[in-house]
Amino acid sequence: MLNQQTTLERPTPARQPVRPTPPVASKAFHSSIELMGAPMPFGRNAEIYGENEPAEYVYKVLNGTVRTYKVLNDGRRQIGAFYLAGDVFGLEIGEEHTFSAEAITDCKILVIKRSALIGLATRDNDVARQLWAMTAAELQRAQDHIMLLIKTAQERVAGFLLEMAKRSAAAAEVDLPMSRQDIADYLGLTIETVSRTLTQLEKGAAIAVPSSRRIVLRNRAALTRLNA
Amino acid sequence: MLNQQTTLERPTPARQPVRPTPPVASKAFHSSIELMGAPMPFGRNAEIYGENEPAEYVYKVLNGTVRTYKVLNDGRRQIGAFYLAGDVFGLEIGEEHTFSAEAITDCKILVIKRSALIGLATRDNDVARQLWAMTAAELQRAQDHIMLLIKTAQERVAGFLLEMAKRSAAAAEVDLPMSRQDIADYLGLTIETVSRTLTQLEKGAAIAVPSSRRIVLRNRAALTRLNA
DNA sequence: CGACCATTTGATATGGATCAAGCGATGTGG
DNA sequence: CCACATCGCTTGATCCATATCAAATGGTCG
Repeated sequence: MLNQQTTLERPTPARQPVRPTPPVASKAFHSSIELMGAPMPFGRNAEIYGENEPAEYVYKVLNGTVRTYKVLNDGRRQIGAFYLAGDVFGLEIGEEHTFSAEAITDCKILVIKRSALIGLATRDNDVARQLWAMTAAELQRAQDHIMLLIKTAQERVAGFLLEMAKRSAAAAEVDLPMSRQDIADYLGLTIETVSRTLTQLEKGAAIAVPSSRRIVLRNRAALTRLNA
Repeated sequence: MLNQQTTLERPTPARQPVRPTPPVASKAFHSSIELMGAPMPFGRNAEIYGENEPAEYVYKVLNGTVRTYKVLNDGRRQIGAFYLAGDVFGLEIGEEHTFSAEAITDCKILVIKRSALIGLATRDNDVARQLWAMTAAELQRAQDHIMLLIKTAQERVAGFLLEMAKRSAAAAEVDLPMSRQDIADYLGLTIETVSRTLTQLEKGAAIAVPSSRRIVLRNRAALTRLNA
């Protein structure tokens, strides 16, 4: 698990756009956890931790993108979330990770000992509240995800693009670090449906797709309307 | 699509007998919150709170069943969770409720001032941790819900029955307090599909349906197998 | 008994999955 | 530096699970 680069390491030009830190938690908190962790590199597709493994660490993305996921016994994979630079993931209250985590691109990730964080929380109410707030933010995301999964393919894809746009620096343009398969497994669709839906949105002039990993939001109102 | 809820009265959790919180940190969290709340009755289909309303209270089901839900702008309803006796719901870290809540059956519900709980948490690490743990449990539930929503109709219904069985007293028999519409809106299916799937499971001898609200689990292994 | 729901069952439609092929970029080995 | 294998993505044809539309059944309460 934490054995660093277990990757089969395809040499990938790791060009990561720098993203702003989302307001998940206070500055004071983030600067305090910076001190408690060690930055660590992960190669593309490297496993960061596995489902059911002891949750000894909490992670913060410094750059790159991470996916968390579960695989059903017949092989279907569900991606729980994508984590971009600034996002914290892998925080558990129980003793085990409930998802697996992998680097989507080459990443630099801050690795923090959970016990240190928890210890700090017992002494500092602010930290305790921040931990709670992070779990609550995760909950909010999961609930939004549920709402996404009951929608039509168009609505799911539109919702996904709007979500990614909100998290990116450049608001009108989204640089997707993940493959169509990742998107499909996040949205509960197939790659074919994701691809067709993007084509459809492009034909309807809601978006432009200059390259497969780059999406320009041309008509946000149309996307928002689809977002139901 | 939506069953026309005759939302009856809107019982306002008006004024509570707020006793000054004891300076002594209580070990048993639940017994401490019992003291902070007032039991309150809600009629069938009564609204307990609405989405986006100020989250002034936290709720604990004493008896009866509650559903939380959101409605999309085109009328589709998604049920977030069912809460049975003993369950706590409506706890938010933000200032507003993210779902609406309604009584499914006549209920007795303990209503606790959130500010009192939060205040207690700043003075008592145990309480703070309990609040965090509750949010984490909610998160776990939401993540399980996501995994349910990517499955086939059979798998969803089987999963739902197993979940309800686990939460009920009598393990092999489930007494469903909610309608087919509620189940459908929880599982992201239609009532027709829920009904047909139950019939199918009955024909396959996995369950028996002596009455529409009562389900006997005849072959838990078969259901678990479906649960993927 | 009759009205009203909730639920089941039946017939048909359809959105997205599946199966299959083509295409463009990227890296590789000759 | 080019020919080619590979990979990620798109597009096309068909299928199928579930939705939709419609009607029958059954249970509850006046």
